Amino acid sequence: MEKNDRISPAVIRRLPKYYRYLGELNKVGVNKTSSRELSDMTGFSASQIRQDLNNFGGFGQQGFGYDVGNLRNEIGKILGLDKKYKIIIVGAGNIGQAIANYTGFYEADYEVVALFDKNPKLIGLSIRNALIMDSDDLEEFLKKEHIDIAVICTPKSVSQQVAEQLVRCGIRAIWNFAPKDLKMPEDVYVENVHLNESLFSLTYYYNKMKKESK
Amino acid sequence: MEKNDRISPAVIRRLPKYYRYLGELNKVGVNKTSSRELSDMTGFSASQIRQDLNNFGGFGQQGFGYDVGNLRNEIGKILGLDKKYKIIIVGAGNIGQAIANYTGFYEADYEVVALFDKNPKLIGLSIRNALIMDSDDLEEFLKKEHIDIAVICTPKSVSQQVAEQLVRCGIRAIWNFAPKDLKMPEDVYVENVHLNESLFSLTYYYNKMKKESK
DNA sequence: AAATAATAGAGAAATTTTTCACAATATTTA
DNA sequence: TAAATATTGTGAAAAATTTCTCTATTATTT
Repeated sequence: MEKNDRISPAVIRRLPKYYRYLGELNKVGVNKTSSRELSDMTGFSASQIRQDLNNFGGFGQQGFGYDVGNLRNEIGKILGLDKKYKIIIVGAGNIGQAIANYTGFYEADYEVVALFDKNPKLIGLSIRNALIMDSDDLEEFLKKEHIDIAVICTPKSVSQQVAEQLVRCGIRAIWNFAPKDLKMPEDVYVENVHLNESLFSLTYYYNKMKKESK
Repeated sequence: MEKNDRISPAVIRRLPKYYRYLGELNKVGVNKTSSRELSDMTGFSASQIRQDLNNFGGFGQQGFGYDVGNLRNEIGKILGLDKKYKIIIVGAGNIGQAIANYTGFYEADYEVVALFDKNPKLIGLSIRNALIMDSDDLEEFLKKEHIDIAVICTPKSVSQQVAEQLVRCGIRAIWNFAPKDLKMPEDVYVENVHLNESLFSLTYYYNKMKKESK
């Protein structure tokens, strides 16, 4: 599908945004759009949007624009949103539970299959059809079930060790919420959500703005 | 403090990571480091680290390296972590509660002062000393209390309207967890945590890896 | 004390990313 | 039907970011 094997991460980060806005257009019955219109919605430049899309081939028509449904589909295929994914969450504390309850993934076919925790008070409870299981049963579980994505919501002190266990059991995609960088083999992809780093950046810009407005 | 007024966002995003690793070195009693060592820890190139730090002035000593405690302090000052910040959370659902309970901010002085929600079952409860209050009392609350940062954890359907209300009441920094881009005046800084976009990117790289390993 | 090794700082080069500019093509209007 | 308008795709230019290279400086070793 790709024209080019190596697509810049910056491009990949923008695709989900295009996908979301195309979904919104779709919902309100708009079935034609343009890089100009997408630019107004997303804040990215029209030229950048065209360049981004052209990494994957020409989805538009010169002189006309883009078909909303088609373009959304194509971006979905590029991202892999046309497939199903099974997820487990390791660490059923606040963040783990919040992820399990999160409904913002509805646009695609992700299923949280189970959560794992050491806390006996949590084991046995269910969140939206997903059972919270004993962490000790994690390896056995992974031997039986094919899981695509593991979410790490444990304390940072055990995150590395949990990640290694997951990788030993065949996991190749990790969504890491622990505020620590995981040292992983090359064939494991880790997507970090480092909330403290996000808050620290926010803090920088908040202070910068305050200084400038004085 | 800054040599240069306009620092690239990419640099700012790396600073929290330097700060975290310097904290770790500090904790284990290491008080001297080098761009080389920081490179090994963070994965950024030594040269990039030196360039980054030089945006703000020379914190190291040629031939010697960097003083861990001093450098950490300086980065902390750049980010503004030497000050106190009061936070409110709007939307006390799963994510709002998770943020209120999150202890990963311990490195700095953030205080969650209150949460706001419409749900009568939640109003009156407390999370770590922060009371969940009625959303209807938000404006009055903000008139009385000085709040630095507002966290939006509402459904996306009301996120824009909530943001506008916050801005009317003087809020200038928003940490947005709703999967929607907020249209805000220039003097309001919005830091987005778009979990679905993060998961979609992860999905792309997961599929890419699978293809390549075949 | 001199030589060696390690390291930051900084300008320059290389690379990457974004924007520009325009030809090609489709639609709409006169 | 012809002219005007809108829009993509794309190569080139511009801008931004990262890496390279070297000098100056410090600490360590001989």
